[in-house]
Amino acid sequence: MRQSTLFGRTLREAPAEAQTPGHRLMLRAAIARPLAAGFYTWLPLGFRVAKKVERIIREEQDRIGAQEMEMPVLTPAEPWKQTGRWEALEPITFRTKDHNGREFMVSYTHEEFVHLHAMQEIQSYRQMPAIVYHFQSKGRDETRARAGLLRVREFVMKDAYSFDVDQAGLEKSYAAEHRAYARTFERMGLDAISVESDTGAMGGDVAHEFQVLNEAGEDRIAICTNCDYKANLEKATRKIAAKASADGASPATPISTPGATTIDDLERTLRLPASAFLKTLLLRSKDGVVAIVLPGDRAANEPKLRKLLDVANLEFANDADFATVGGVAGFVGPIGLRNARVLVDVSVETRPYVAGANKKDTHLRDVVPGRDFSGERVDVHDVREGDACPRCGGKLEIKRGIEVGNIFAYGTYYAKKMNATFEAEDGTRKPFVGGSYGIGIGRAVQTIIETHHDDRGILWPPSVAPFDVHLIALPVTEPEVRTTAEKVVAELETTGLEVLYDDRDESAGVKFADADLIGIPLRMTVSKRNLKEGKVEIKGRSSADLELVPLSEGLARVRAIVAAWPR
RNA sequence: CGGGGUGUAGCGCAGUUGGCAGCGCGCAGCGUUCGGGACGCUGAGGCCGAGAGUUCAAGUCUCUCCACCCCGACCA
Repeated sequence: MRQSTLFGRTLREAPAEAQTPGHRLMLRAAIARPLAAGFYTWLPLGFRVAKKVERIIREEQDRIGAQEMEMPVLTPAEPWKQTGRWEALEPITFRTKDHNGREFMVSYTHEEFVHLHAMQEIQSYRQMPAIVYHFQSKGRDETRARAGLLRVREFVMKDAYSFDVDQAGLEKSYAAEHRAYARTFERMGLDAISVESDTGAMGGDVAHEFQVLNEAGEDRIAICTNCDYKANLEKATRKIAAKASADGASPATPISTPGATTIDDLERTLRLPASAFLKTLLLRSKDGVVAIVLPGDRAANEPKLRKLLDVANLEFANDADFATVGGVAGFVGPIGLRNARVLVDVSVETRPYVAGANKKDTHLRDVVPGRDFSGERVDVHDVREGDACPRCGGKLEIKRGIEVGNIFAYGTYYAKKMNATFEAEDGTRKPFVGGSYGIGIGRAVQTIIETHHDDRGILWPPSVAPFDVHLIALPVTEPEVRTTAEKVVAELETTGLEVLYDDRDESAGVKFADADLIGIPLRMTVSKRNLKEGKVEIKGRSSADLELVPLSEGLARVRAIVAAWPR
């Protein structure tokens, strides 16, 4: 490929909107360009990387016996309505109608449709286990696209779906995908860790996310510094040490706290730490008001709450709700609430606290949970840095991560709703037991950049680099240089190597700077200077060392280097 | 969806009390250079995000809308 004809130019400066290092380099190196918020075009360089990422994924899926197919982007409404997702996904999907008014959705994922196909193609238990997958565009009308390719509104995902006869089968398929994912990410140079994740509102038992720890990530991961416990903060828990009981505590007593409506106010007024207080949140659920009791120094975890309350969105109680339960805004406490389901976080210890009195400008001191009020014990708090690991008691640390893949065992959730069954060994009809397994291609590509760059540009892992060799002719106007360079390019290409040939009439500085920016792993320079000695220069992108080799040995040397690369 | 910010040439930006729309990079032509983003000369490139208003006069003031970015919310 001649660089003079390459569609896509490098940028000396990144557009102002690009914030993360990967986003900036992705734009500067002409990997992709935005078309609208959250919609990107792959330029030729980026497209080559995306195809290599896909190739690795394909090889690893094929290795575990998954079969590639392809389902459409636009999907009919009916199956979505059958599973209830037509409505549930309404806010975050793109929809359209055909000329007859039939409704379609730009697919969000393909569980519904792969089940339709499974019903048609799999009649008997003898045909399972089966895993199918495809690479297909997904549409998600995210309210906030961000950080270039990391969160977009249309993207290609590899989604695989397993079908098994029972839970044991599903576990095997799940484990096979888990192993395939580990190999897949390793091959593309991503140091992905598998973390436990929330299964979401769709039920299911087990889910893992593959996270690459990086500051550009939007997920927060709790990681044990002692054992191998790793969990998304949406799900992470902690070990809570048993505390001494509150024997001998005084009875609860009202104290005057005029205007102190927040934990901050109380800390100042009463000169006590946040942990000395109880905070009580009033939320709405389908069945009425729910009171959440937490220690004053602990934040509620919204995903945990949503799952617990089985609601899509958390809603705070309104004025009417306050009246119904007898709460007073700013002075809510667990004692004396009426008509409210009371949930007490497991972080709340059995010891005296200061809590709201449900009376204006008043709190109660020496409120002892269990003695003065009771409620269902739940885990709805945010785990934080330094908390104890739920498995081993070691220290947890919190890191940001980019979710590059997700595997999810949903069991019979879809099959039951869609009545997707097969004939089992005992002659009865049974629902398919399934899982789904996704990897976002664009996100993976940018994550590779986020984690493989220096201050000059990208350092592609060879397995996904857009080209193997960047050949630079200096100066290209010199006939001997040009002739030699083109001969070398032809020879390299004949041996199957992919070469980007910089045949532009540019200064050495421009060419080297572009080569560093684009980040092809091997750079070969054919120059007037070195040609006088009959030599060519070879340099690895990630190394500072130059190698001068005789022209006649250049080809063999490059082939040897490339042969040693992990693929 | 809440809060904040930005829209002026392909990219980065300046534009004062309202008075000729600019700079750097990039781009084109010619010449000089030629191993780390070279230099000179000449030149092209603008509905100043859109609409309405105020004014003799609007990039600049007012209103409405749109787009994009950041934080949060949301997110198989």
